[in-house]
Amino acid sequence: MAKTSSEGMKEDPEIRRGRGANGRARLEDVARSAGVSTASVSRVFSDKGNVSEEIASRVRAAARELKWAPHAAGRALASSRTNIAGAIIPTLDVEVFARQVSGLQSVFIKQNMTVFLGCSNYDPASSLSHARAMLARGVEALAIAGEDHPSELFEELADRDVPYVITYAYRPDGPHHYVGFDHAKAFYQIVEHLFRLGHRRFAVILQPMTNNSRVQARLAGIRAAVSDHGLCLPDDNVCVGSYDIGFGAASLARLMDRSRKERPTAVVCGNDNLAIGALAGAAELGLSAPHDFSLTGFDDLSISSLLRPHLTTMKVDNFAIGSLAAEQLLAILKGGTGHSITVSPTLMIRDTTGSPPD
Amino acid sequence: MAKTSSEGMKEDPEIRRGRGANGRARLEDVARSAGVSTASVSRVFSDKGNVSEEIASRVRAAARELKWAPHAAGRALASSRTNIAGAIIPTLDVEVFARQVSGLQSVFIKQNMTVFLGCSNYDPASSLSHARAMLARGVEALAIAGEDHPSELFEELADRDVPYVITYAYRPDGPHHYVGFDHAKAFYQIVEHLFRLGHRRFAVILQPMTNNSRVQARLAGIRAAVSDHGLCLPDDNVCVGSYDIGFGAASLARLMDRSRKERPTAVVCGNDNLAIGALAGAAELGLSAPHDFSLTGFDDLSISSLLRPHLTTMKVDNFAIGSLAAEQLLAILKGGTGHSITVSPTLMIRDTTGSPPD
DNA sequence: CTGAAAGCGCTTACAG
DNA sequence: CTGAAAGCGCTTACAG
Repeated sequence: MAKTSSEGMKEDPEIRRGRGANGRARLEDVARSAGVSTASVSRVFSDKGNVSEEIASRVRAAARELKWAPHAAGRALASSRTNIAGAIIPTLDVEVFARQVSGLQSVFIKQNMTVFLGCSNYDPASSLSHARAMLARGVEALAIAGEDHPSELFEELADRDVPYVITYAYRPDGPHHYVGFDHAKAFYQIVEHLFRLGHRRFAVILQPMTNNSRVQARLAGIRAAVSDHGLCLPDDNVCVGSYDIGFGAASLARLMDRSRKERPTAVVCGNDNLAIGALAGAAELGLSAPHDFSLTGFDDLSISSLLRPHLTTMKVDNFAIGSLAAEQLLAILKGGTGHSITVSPTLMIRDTTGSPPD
Repeated sequence: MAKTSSEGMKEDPEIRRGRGANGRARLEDVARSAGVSTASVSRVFSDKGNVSEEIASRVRAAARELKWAPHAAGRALASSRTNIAGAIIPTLDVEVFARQVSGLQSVFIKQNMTVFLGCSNYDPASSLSHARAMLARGVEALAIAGEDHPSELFEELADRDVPYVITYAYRPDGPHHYVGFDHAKAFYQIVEHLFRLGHRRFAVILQPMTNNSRVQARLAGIRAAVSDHGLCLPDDNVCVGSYDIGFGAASLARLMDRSRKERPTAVVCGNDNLAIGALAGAAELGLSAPHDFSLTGFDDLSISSLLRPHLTTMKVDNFAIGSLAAEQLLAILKGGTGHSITVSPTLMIRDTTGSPPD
């Protein structure tokens, strides 16, 4: 104890002289204070393991006393590693994407990677500028939701050799690795389920399709199923609008504003939010599912299984999509080669689907 | 044109020689290719404005040709600015925090700041390690949800002079700047509203209180209101459990499993999620609000105003909390001094509160 | 296992 | 407005 404190007294002025321009201790100060080379300090803090315990503990003590911690920029510049990954999603307001980011984070944090988050609000120009900002700050890998982004984005990633993976998309013949599922097929399955229950008159309530090939694929899947049964989907029965519950309610009201014989008996919604809105809109009209019509959602949000009536919907494990994407990226960073991963949504048949009325 | 291309041909080998160890072009390569000093290239790309248009355009052309973009680590090391901010929240699965991050991002992006995101899952040790990781990577400012974090976290931020602001908290006498609201007061107001409607027997359904002084404050506010009216809140009427809808439903069932005379007439929930669960649980029992009991939520989630019955709840503008926090941080970074900001939740009186039964 | 020294890619006084 | 040069704080061959 006495020794330590006397050392401290002797070295104080020297330490002060040694500090960098901003007054913060540098690795060099730690080295001097511990009486070792800068290389040894660096080795101790990068866990190379090839340092004697004696030196290591002296270095650690000196660092603690000087409140020194490695400075990222210096380290990044010298080692060309930043330990930063990035995620670009449309918005956190959609549970689906928030869950993906959660999953991503949960695995990156274990590997000491910190993650940048960028929200594009479905604007391709914005996703490009987020990507550039992250690139400029040295991201080592990027997870990007969807593939509706400017080609420059992918080109610049390629120029810099930054690995990326597309989440929530599906295009086996596409140029990118993805972790996602077949949106068209999933909606095809939903319609098939309704067919088996006896439905023939379908309607659709969808979120915006602009810059969103996923939603386009969903509609295509619905159309394919309907037409495979020799039927067609009238344009009047396709409502495309905003993401919110209000649009679901308004659309349902519009669809039901006809004679009973002309009404659709099954309403397929592009997501749970719209379906919940449709249910609320129906209630206002005194209609309910599955008595007056059948209704399906998509996503299986946390509330969907608990609201009444329990919503029939398709469950997608977005946390898994996020964590698989992160693992994929980590594997590539370690020298592996990437590949695409297809996950399978599960149809959750609950209370809002049944036989058609009559 | 001809000149440019012939220059290009001449310089190709030279450029190749000039590239850095990783094969990527450096600022120096751009300078050589444009025939100017490195200082000029730097000036062009940091928008200092003090460069002649002639040099600027030559530099930009060279950079484009070499596909060069500034390297963050070099820039950060030389300028001691990283243009990175960070947010630490418990989880993205709670809409409240996701909205805060959205608000934060929306203002940081305008100032060219990229944001790190860390989710602690309500674990103080995890929030500390996120903070350290961000510090090590050079965050310039940090928004942290809540104040239930290890003291080391705040000490290390102070050591490095990194400004931070606490969001969603409220402690006028506390050591930190915050952007939040008075949780106790908000719940006091909720109970007051119920009192005015004639309620006297209260119950509470709350999310976990561990490491969460906000929830503790909420309960304190409820107790204060009840006791200011000379009544008390029986321990049996306080359910504290998990965050999910299921716990809301189960708790409601437990609370109502008594004779009509002993049942609480008003149930105050710690958040909308629990309230929605309670409503669902009530429906299973054939009970409904406000006929059989009154019910309140907190947050005003996007679904809360649309579900039936429309939930009486307290609206908090979390997007604003996030953006105010970011603006605050930006102001401090520009040399201003920080201060705390108190926002006011709004009581949204809707359909689930009314006179007590009988 | 340890150290001296070069170098990572920029910015910024300083001088002109 | 422009340039030569020092320096930001680390890591990493290289030599011992």
